[in-house]
Amino acid sequence: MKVSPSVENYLKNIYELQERDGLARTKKLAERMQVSLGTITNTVELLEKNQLIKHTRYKGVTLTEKGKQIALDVIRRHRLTERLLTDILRMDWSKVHELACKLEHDVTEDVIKPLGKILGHPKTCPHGNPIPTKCGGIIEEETKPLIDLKPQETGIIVKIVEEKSELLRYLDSLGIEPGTSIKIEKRIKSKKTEFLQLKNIDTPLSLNIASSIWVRKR
Amino acid sequence: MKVSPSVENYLKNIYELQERDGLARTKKLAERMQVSLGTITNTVELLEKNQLIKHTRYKGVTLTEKGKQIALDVIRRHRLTERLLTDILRMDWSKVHELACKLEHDVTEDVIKPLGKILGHPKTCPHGNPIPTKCGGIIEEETKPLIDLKPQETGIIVKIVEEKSELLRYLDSLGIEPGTSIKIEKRIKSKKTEFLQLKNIDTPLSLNIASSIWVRKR
DNA sequence: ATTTAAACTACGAGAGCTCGTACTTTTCAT
DNA sequence: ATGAAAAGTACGAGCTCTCGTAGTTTAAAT
Repeated sequence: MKVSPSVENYLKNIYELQERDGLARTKKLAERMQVSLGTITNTVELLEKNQLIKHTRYKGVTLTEKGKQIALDVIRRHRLTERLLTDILRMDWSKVHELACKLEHDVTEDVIKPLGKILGHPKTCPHGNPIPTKCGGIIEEETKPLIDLKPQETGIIVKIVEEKSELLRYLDSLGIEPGTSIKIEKRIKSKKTEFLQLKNIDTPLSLNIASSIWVRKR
Repeated sequence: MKVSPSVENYLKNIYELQERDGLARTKKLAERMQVSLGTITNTVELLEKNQLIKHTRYKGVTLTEKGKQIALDVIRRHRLTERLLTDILRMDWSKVHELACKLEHDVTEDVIKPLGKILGHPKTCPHGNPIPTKCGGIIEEETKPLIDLKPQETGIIVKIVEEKSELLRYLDSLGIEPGTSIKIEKRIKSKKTEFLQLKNIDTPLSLNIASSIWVRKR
């Protein structure tokens, strides 16, 4: 079976949802990929027929080992492409994700190999997420979500797991990026949502936004 | 109308044939693009409907101004991408054409802009062919085909217009690339084909191969 | 336990790109 | 000038990826 760009996208997104939730529900997939639920059902059937995923009706899907390896390969190409865009072309880290989504399918091993070398084999993408190895390994640094930090605790931002350009540009404007040291001042509870007031940063972060930020304790 | 990667490819190939022959015949297009003649007919109808080409039945097609501008834009992206691969990623100039064919569709203005800057706004691709400007201009250096050089005349190679990897690797192995100074020793006429014997290069070049090489007189 | 909303699936259909076969026009050698 | 070969066209069909609607299953609230 030929692994089309479309199939690569499905596997990548399933991997990411599975990372977060343990399995990928079709609804979440549809939202994430901006296609209708019917499309998901169709493709899920195709992917299962090709042994790339396992589907439990009305529950969700998980990757098979074969599917996982392809997903990791796509993610590897994606994240190295992001590094190309930021480190070599000096593009803004908040803008490269979308471009890499398009390029990843054609930035194949031929390109990835010299690219990795020129870049000095970086361990993470510009947003701090680990770059899988050529053999499909992936090393996650031990981190915890920013929202788990208690008031007055300090952490260093390791990664931002939600790479939507809008969010990243917002964080950028606050001076928040991987490597930034961050200290919780207090939690603010408003009517509906909760916020984190950070030291040295005026605008409080909503818990929703903060949940995309992962830190290591210092 | 949405300009799909497929449409971009058609326009690019029509441009290149038109450069060479004045117009693009459907047969040549089919060979070049490795699709059946029927496919060409179908797409030609579509492109004409969208005013990107003019088609004269049983004769061939030519680009409209609109079609030409798109073609030049694709070629610009293609050739700058080739430069990225050779100049930054240090890839072999004989191998980058095929990769750039795939990447050109997603290497859009966002990427081309910083890329051009980093590269110092190169005037040609690694094979010596001119890179169109952002505004769709293209400056062809005054050149003539190597086969027009008379015995004992010397020329400097400006460009190789046929970018098939096999041919380029062969030329590379002979030490022939843009910038190389070259002198015709004599013409050899064998049974069917004719050859050029070059100074300092053992293997004689067939006229077929030589016709892809353009030089300026010294 | 029953109801109801949310999540999910089945299925028919359309867009885009491709092919192959049968038929038409042009070109070129005689 | 004519007949065969080459080039080109018409058209029906298949594949992939997408959608929307109608119907099914699950989960959550009562």
